[in-house]
Amino acid sequence: MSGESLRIGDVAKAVGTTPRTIRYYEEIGLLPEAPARPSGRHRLYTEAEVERLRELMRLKDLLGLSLEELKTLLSAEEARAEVRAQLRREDVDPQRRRELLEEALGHIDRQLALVRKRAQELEKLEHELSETRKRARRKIREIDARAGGSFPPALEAQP
Amino acid sequence: MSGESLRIGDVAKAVGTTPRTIRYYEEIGLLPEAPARPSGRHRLYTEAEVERLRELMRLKDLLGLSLEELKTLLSAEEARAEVRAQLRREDVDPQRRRELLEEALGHIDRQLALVRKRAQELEKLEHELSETRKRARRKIREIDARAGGSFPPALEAQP
DNA sequence: TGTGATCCTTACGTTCACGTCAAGTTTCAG
DNA sequence: CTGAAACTTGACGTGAACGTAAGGATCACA
Repeated sequence: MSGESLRIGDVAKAVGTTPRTIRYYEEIGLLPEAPARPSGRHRLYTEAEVERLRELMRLKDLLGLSLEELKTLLSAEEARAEVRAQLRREDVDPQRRRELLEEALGHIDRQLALVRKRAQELEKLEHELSETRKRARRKIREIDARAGGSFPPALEAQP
Repeated sequence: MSGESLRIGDVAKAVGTTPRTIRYYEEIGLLPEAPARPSGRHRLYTEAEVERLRELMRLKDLLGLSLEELKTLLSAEEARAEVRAQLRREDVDPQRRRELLEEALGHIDRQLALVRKRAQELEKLEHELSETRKRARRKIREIDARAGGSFPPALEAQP
């Protein structure tokens, strides 16, 4: 009874998109179709699904992935969801539990690898930009020194 | 005479794209059209232009910008290019030099802001992922402890 | 001076990621 | 039990970012 009936419009508002987009993601198999929804009835979502959608769009945006790439990366997530479900049941054979966890770990590692690569590229870019910035500021100071305080020093942001 | 005649195909290969894309970028005003090229003649590029194109595609990719957004962000770059040109001439009035440098600084700062925002978002994502990873590994170790060395510990990457 | 590779312009085609409209159905507040 | 609001499927439309094909011109080199 706690947060079980979000409609597609609510979900869209919550994650900052449109119903059409959500339906489209379902259409291409990026989001699972709620299994027992008789055709024609309204889609209903849980808070967990909203969270998943948020995560998904975040990955898409930050990693610059196409929906197709995202899909392959998230066959991973599907498995992790299954893991979480299994793990909530206490009565699962430890060996099986371990397998599921190992699998999940592999998926997390794949995502981490992508994220770290991107993060490094961005940091490199940031570094280069702030080096360029330093050079520009140095030249400005040189001019100011030579001209003897005739112009106002207007600094803007710290490197 | 040093590196003044790269043709569009060479440039495309150098930056990992196609001639069509380069022409398209020129068409929408993202790349400047070589001013004195009689229609019909081959486009010729310098190494500097190759570098600029690389930088441009890097920004597009890493920041996830549309070509239109990139264009506005790069009205900046155009100015910086003018700055560099002016700065190579020694005979420019220091006041004017200063103005140009201040302007360039502003543009750099705008790019830096975007880059830093993205970098932070990515770092946050990285952090969250590695936390999730830690939890998974902890659970695996718990199982292993309880089961007494019956399964092989297969670690993959360090957090 | 040919000649093959590359390039030119023009124009239409394509893919992705949705937007938009229509006609009907479901849901929920009153 | 209404009725308006939100939803359903289906279909066609759209903008961005190129791809592709045609018909001809230009270039580097022998």
